[in-house]
Amino acid sequence: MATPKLDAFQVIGDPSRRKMLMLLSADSLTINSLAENFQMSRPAVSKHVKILYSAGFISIKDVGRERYCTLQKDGFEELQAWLAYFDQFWTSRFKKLENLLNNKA
Amino acid sequence: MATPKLDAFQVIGDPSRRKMLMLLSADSLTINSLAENFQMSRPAVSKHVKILYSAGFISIKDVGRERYCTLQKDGFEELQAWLAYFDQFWTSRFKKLENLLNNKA
DNA sequence: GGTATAGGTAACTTTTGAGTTACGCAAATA
DNA sequence: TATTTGCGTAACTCAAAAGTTACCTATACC
Repeated sequence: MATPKLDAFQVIGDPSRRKMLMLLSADSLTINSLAENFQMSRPAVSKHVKILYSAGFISIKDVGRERYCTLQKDGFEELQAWLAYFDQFWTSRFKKLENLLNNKA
Repeated sequence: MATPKLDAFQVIGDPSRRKMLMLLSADSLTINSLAENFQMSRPAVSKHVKILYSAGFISIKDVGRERYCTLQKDGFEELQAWLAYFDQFWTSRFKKLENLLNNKA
């Protein structure tokens, strides 16, 4: 993997990375303890971690020779903002319908 | 394009598809009127539409020889549910911190 | 100091999604 | 009825992401 720079949407597009975030939602984990949950090689996990990190989904804290990954808000917020925009769409659509019904009555 | 079966996350991973959803948030559009907003060929747009449809992001209504695409909730809800899960993570984390501070005081 | 452990990087292969062109079909139009 | 318009599908190319193995560095341990 060339560890490309991906946006938040592309980052969570990968099922493995989503699984990693799920695992990290339970506890902070080192690279190896993360890798135990996957069939792929450790270098592959390492690169996914790098991608998650550079997109702001996790932070990494070096403790001796280990690296602890912890969930971080930033990456999620970008997604939330995007969804919020469409939320607006549905609510305004609902209001339009509501107005329509009220005017009819 | 072989129009692969993609999950909701992979679907919005593509910038073009996100742009399509944005355009459709303003108005329902036919395939061609959608395609006008992109540089790619119409068949390419057609396939993106198919992907958006099969993942529940849009509905399609045939009107004569035209096909009108309209935003649909289903696809978005899957994403929202996912984000809601992590939202829980942050709030519970905040509560833990809150409890910690209260116990100290 | 030697060895095991945790992890990163480089180079390469494989997979697959995104795009294209060519073609076909049905509905509208002349 | 012939033609144009709107769109789908098939077959293909291309680019890039995902995975691999091999190798290197640094910390911990004996």
